[in-house]
Amino acid sequence: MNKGRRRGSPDTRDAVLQAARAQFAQHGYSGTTLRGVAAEAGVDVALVSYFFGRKAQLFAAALALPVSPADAIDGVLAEGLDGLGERLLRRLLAVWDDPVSGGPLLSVLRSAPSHEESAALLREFVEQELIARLARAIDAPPAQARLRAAAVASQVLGLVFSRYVLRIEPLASADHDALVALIGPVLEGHLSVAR
Amino acid sequence: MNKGRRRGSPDTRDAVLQAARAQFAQHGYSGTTLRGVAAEAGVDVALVSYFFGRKAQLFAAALALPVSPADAIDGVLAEGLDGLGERLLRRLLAVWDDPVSGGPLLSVLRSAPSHEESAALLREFVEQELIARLARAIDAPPAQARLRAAAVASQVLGLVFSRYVLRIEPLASADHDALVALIGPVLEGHLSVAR
DNA sequence: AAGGTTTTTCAACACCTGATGAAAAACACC
DNA sequence: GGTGTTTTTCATCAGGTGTTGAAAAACCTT
Repeated sequence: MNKGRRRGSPDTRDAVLQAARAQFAQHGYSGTTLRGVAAEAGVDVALVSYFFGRKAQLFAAALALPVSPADAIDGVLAEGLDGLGERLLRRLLAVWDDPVSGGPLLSVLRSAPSHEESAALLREFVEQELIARLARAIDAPPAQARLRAAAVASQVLGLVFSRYVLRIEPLASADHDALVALIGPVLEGHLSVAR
Repeated sequence: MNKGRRRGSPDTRDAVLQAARAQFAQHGYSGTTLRGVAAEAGVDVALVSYFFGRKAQLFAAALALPVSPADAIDGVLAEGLDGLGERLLRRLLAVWDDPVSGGPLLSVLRSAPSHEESAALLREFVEQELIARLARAIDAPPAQARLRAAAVASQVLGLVFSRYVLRIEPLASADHDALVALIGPVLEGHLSVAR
């Protein structure tokens, strides 16, 4: 078997995928055009449809992450409650500042406000994977724990939105240590039993 | 003088403007279509162009706020530093939960991620009107003050993004008192001299 | 009622979007 | 070299977009 041309030449297919990642991360779902992706990849428009089918499927392919975010959260949680806020923040910054993982994340965040499917994806992740997990680790009555976990989520969303989407200074060019010193204690306060 | 038909019948013109506000707040700039606005207002497409010209001008008209945000910030700042965080938060929630002022604000926030002009608008407002003003009121070296003010801005952005754009629970349906109790102390911590 | 002015609609334009089908080119295997 | 398979392009479609010009309708003033 294995007849025909080399099975799925990964060169151009991967070029299209990389172009799609860049475009979605920069312009969001609705702002990204198949022709724009094809142009950046240096191929014809029909080729992207040939490889990935409909636009929604291309988006899904561009969103594939190397590591599951839920697992990453579990990993950080497994190390205990001491300094959880700071560790969470450091892990977050590392993931978002790495283009490989940051691109897909930025794509969802950029798409969500004007693309309901992306909004639903992000909303369910934050509510069920992030808030629910954090609330379970917080030593407080359930309602209070969920509120505090939601406070952490909103602070985290605000940081990534300001730094990576809006690129607001001085947040956009601050280094990790400065941000951890600035916001780490806030997360720590929400997550710790005190107050 | 005053010849011709009644000078600018405010009825339909206002209906178009209200429809535009609703559409921009719900779908953002790129997601809003002139035909969608016209449909919601119950008029022909050409009428919205007749009244407001190009789409960008309609957007600008829909963004007109009853009160200048900069003045609102100054008003809160003028009351002193005691409890500034809580007062800021209460004023913010009041403005965003009022459809008249919340609509335009939501329009900008929804449009910014995929519409560069909106992003620039929001970025400059946050950097120059919000962060700069707050930093001036914080008792710390300039660089530190700007960082702390930026932390306030990111927390505030995160809250409105989570509550009004993504509608994340339990933030979306929490009442003002609960949110003030939850996040007020965070802002207070950034703004106060301590730490 | 007549004339002038504004509001409203109809129709069309040039352009861009995602999607598809068929033909052409490039390649692997016999 | 011939054959079958895959990759790539060309051409085209139907639908939606912002925008504009001209005609029709509604209105005010005299």
